[in-house]
Amino acid sequence: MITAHLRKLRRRTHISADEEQAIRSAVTETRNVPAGRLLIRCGETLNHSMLLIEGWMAGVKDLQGGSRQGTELQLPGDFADLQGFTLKSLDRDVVALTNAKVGLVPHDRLREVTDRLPRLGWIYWSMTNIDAAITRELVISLAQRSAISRMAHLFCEISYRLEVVGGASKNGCDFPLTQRELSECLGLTVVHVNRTLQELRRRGLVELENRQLTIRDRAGLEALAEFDPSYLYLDQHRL
Amino acid sequence: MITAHLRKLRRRTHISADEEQAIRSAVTETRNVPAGRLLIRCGETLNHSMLLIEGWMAGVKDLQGGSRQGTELQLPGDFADLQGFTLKSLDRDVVALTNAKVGLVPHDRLREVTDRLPRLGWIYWSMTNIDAAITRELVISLAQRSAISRMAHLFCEISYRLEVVGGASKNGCDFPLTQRELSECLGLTVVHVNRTLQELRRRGLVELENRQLTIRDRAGLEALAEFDPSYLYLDQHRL
DNA sequence: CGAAGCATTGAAGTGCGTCAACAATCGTGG
DNA sequence: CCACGATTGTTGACGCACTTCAATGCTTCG
Repeated sequence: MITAHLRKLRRRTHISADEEQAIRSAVTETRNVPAGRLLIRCGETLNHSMLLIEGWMAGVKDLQGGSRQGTELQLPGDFADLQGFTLKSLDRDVVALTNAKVGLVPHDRLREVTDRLPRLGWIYWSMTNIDAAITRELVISLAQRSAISRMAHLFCEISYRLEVVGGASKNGCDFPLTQRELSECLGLTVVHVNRTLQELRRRGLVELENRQLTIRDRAGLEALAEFDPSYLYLDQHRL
Repeated sequence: MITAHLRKLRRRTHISADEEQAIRSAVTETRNVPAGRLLIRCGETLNHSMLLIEGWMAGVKDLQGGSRQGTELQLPGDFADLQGFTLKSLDRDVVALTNAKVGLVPHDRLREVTDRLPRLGWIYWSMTNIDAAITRELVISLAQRSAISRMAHLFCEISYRLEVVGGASKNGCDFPLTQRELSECLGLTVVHVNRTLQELRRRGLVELENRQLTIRDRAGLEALAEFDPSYLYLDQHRL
């Protein structure tokens, strides 16, 4: 049920059987949510966190003027709102991008777990710091990379992150976002996303059809994106 | 010495005398650093964190091609690299923007403190989450706001953050950045920063000279920026 | 006093946005 | 199972916010 989450953690550090059991016990309930559902509203008081088990979700901010910007993408195994564990509310909405299955983790339950096993608190603190590193990399993309390089970077990041949880093969992965959603992640217009996607295909780097991403030339894609995965802290076995 | 830091914490929650003493004791050494100094190199192994006492610093990423992007600004009272406490390295450099005074906090010392007073660990976890919220707001600025609105937003944010630590008056604050550094924070060219600054002045919103920011029309500035300070979690007394 | 960095201005170029139309696909109810 | 509206994807023409390049004056500080 939460195997993706455990894979994500174990990619960074050792998790004992005791710790695994504690994590499992913190999930009190799982829930299926349909694509498009608004799961958490910006500012609302939270007393549980949501662990994404299946599907994709995103943190988004809606602006006056109708535009929407994605600030982070959640893939299976990610917590959507670990920030809410300490701050008790989010500064963004969380929406389901696809049909999804989430595990509910009441804060008081999580608190018991991290009190009893402080190392787990430490690990989750680390995870929120990795989330922050991902957001910083998005800052770089938005400020410094061209549309095509930005999109290439997103594809690289997602394939790395999905690979960790077993959701990507060597040459691609599921990619259920519409071009509109992609544009919201990248800070571009739909029109320009469409053209940029065509250019990536024309260059023989990726193909994207039927909600399936195929990476035809990974080296070329990573070069275009200037992708350096170290910000994902994937090979960190010393937490 | 660390009064700015304590003001920052106390703006969000209660800090007992015992906790204050523990924080003070964690700072083993203070150090003066000159403007421009590279303090932490991306990826290097860290065994202490740096608390900014006086001056401004920034987290920056240098890109191939020579451009540099600021990912966060540290003001007095901020930790520059609390992320390093859990992850043991940063995904960005940290540089001093002005002459600065920093307090060194060895990680094992900080670890002792948070072990003995877990509530402090909780509070610092919250602080890293607030840092992440600030970075997310930067994402919004870069992706969705025009140059002038983006700059207005930065001025609003800084005046709020400085006000918390006693570094801002009602109509302005110190602002020691050059236009080049400002351009690196905003993801703009120096030329455009210059013109945008003139436009802000022409509209009677702010003035910036002699490293001094004067806010002539705060309501107008905040309206232009669509500034909403809730992402700073300033009125959170329930941590 | 000279050099190096910083601020300012103008002219010209471009990457991406905006607007508008249409085609393809999906989902739903009849 | 088909009909039909809604969503998604695609294309073209045009505009503009910001960049780029280049030059010049202004500080600052050894």
